[in-house]
Amino acid sequence: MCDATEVDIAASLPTPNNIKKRSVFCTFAAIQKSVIRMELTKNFEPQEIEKKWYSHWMDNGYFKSVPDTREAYTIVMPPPNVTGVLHMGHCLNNTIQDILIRRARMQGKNACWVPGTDHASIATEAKVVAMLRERGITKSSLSREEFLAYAWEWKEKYGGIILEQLKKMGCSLDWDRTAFTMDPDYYKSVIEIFVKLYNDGIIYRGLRMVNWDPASKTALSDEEVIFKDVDSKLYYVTYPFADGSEGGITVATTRPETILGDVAICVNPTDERFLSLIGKEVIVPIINRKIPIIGDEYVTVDFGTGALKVTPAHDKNDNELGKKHNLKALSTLDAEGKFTIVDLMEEDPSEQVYGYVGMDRFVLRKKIAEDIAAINQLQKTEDYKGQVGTSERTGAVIESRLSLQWFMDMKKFIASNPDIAKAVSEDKIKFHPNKAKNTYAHWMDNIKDWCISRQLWWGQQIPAWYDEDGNFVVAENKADAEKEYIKKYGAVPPLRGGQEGLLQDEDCLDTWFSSWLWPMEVFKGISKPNNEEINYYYPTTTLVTGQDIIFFWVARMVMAGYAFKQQLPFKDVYFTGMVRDKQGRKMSKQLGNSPDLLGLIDHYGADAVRFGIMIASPAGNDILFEESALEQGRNFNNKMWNALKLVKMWEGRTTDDGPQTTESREPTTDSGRQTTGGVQSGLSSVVGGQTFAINWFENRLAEVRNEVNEMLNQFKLSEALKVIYSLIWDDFCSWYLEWVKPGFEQPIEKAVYEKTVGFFTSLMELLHPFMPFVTEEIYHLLDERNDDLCVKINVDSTTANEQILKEGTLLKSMISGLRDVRNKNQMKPKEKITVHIDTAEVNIYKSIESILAKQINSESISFVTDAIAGTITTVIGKDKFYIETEQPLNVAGQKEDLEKELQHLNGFLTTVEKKLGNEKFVANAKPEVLALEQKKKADAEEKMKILEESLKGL
RNA sequence: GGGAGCAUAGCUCAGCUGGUUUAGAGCAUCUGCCUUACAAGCAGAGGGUCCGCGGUUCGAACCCGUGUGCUCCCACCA
Repeated sequence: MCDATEVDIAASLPTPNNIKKRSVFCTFAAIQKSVIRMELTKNFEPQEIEKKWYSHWMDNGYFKSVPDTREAYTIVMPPPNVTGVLHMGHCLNNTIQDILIRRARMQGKNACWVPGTDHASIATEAKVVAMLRERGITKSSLSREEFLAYAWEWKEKYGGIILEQLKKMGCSLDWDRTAFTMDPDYYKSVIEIFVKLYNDGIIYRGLRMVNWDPASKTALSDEEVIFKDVDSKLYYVTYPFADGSEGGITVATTRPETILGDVAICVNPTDERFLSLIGKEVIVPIINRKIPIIGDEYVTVDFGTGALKVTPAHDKNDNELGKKHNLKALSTLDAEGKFTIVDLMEEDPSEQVYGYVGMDRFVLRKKIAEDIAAINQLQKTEDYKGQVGTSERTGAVIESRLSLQWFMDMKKFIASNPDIAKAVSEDKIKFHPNKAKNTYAHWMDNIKDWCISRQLWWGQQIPAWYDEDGNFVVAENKADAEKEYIKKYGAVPPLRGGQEGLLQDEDCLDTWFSSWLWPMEVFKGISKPNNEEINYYYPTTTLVTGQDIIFFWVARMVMAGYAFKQQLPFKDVYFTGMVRDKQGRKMSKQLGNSPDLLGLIDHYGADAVRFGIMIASPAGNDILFEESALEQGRNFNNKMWNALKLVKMWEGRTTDDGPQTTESREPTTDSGRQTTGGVQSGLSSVVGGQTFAINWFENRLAEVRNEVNEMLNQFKLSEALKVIYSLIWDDFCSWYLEWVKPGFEQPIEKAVYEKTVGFFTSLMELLHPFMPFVTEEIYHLLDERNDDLCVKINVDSTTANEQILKEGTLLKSMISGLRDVRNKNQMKPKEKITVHIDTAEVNIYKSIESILAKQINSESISFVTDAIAGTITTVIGKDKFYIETEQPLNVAGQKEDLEKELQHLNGFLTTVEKKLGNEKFVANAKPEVLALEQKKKADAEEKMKILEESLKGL
């Protein structure tokens, strides 16, 4: 590559390798420099450049972190599902993390960002099952080992996809640390924690009503159930009295399919309508079971008919009622939500009941309603809007089902470590935005037991071992279990017909029971406690995640952190909002409104996508995704690219000459007409103008640098990006570059050129965490470098000089004001004008007049003390401007403008005077406020005087 | 049903402890420009009952009350 004889242009474009070698091969570098200058493309072309820099960063190990003496800045990536594909949510989330981690790296901290994936038991198992089904294999035909072999095969094949996609976005993750929640050590840690909590009496096994997902045939935690509004029907079903007396009792139910499991009718004992019926018996339709009418205050008098059917096997509240009143629970639905007759066998069910066996619950609902109608026991149906729980993963309607599961006693667990409850409320862990604290506190206060067992194979298998009779012990492995068994039951476990005595629980643990250890175990904090890494990186610095997993994950990591490491897991939590489409709808597969992220990166470039997603996404707010934001990002790339082209054009044209004459820089100016009398001669020093421009921009840069730092410290990322965007586009490109730009094909002073390159470099530094690729590229094209922007340490910021900033603002407002006058008077851009200024502060103008002249295309500026007849008159600030033009004068229009301004000031003055005339204000307001109001008054009066004078002169 | 939050330009949002020139930005819109880095651009402009009402205050977009409209969280009135 470094063979200088082969300067084939395409091949000579800088690559990481040749850039590094430039300083060694000077001649080659010189040749290449000229090639670069010639070859900058019209627009920024991200694709190749992104690939080039990502591999360069990787080759140099910039993302790699090992403990050292520096301060650590640690982020653990919320592990996406191992089978997941990158979507807009990941894009937002990981862009934010990358911004934080890149900034930390450039602040000289030891930045460590850990990637990884989550085994996601339900989601992954569902995918593997679907894949097997396509191959004609059913899960039930496989042994656990066979199934897991298929699952691992799937994981190895598709597991890394999402991580590869993150590289395209420029994410600076330490890939050597890539973790997985089922890595051997991780797996072991999860088991160890389970055993510990069991021994502490926090984990227990029990028969409880659980949320059952009939699609994946597993129990779920409360957090995994999502309630959705549905249109359903209320069926009014009459249960005749068992004693044969006339009539019966009518209940309203949304679930007639559970009628065959009814064991009682319940009414409110305060309800006079039913008071006399309590204790009587009624007959369950179709199955003809006699059930009692009971009384309980749980029943709402004015809902439905005021009578409730009690089905303890299929409803949480009914189950409570059942326990209270000693009722049997008769299950009529199996694990798949199909009708089962097992519990009804004693009742010698009819053929009709047998006919329901195997029928799906929703089919059965209609069928039973029809059958009840056929015997005239269905009074009516009415439409009803209700809510129904669905599985977060499969979307299936959840059944409440009585089931033997493993639970964690959360109240007891939290009580065991008082720090857990205080961490967030006392701001030891800060939430951004702060309002998430409320949600968190509310959940913690109302916490319920956590169902941690899942009827799945893909996950950490529950370390409980059972003998033939269902006696069990909990231990980390089988050998320990056998010992434990002997200890507990005083004998070796009896063999099962020649087979081994103890069998392990078939179920596995909730995925979140492993993810809650993530910030610790990615550094082996559980499996190898107190190792160098965990001691250095933990607690991690910032967690970036979605609000939707605040309970699933954030809260549980806090608990785990304090419980197992006696330390908080992270110091700040940045909650991202949800990415929605332009109409504010959630992105979903069904709606098809989820853009193809990789396609967008291909089309706009990763930097543009990062810009687009960050430009309007305050912490915690949902963001409305619009492709136009990406366009804005792409345009921003091009803007910087074009500024680079301009600066590169100057590179070969620098001069060490002293102050240049006006003529040499403004060749078209007629030097003889430079001044037209007045107080000061104009256009004396272009150098003065450039000095001003440099001085101003230096201070402006310092100002913004401080602002950005402040914003980033407060996690106001999108605001920081906006400020940088405006600094580059407006202040640097639109103002500064125009101010120092030499005339066409004119040389530029070396000092000015070098300053400009320095500014551009600083700007790239400031922007780099947000848009890493384009900034790295420009950084290297601007100058020969021995380092890379990616790992460049920021310079300390300085304080900006207020005075020079004010002068810059004044200059800008004069330029804009005079350009407006030009526009309003229909002057052609090429038409040169002569300007006379009546000002009290000629000195200030000295340093800026050459810039002013160039920017408003004035061939001459002079200073006067009297009005000049036959000119366009305008007032900007406190100065009067008289503009000579060949255009016909629009006196009426000028008058109107001045009068409008005067009127505005008049209104303003009135409010100020009103304030100052108010005795109470003068007495109560702070002195500085009072002084300010007085200054406002004086300023307004002065300005009005100037306007009035100008009006008279017209 | 309980709780939290939000309402500022056509859109997306800033606006910190009430006073900083009778409200700011970006996008979009309009007008004029193929000016020599950039038409994916340049220059300029217009655009607001700070959701309604009431109160506190010398002074309110900001504090309090109330109404309206959205959003989110929690809770299985079957």
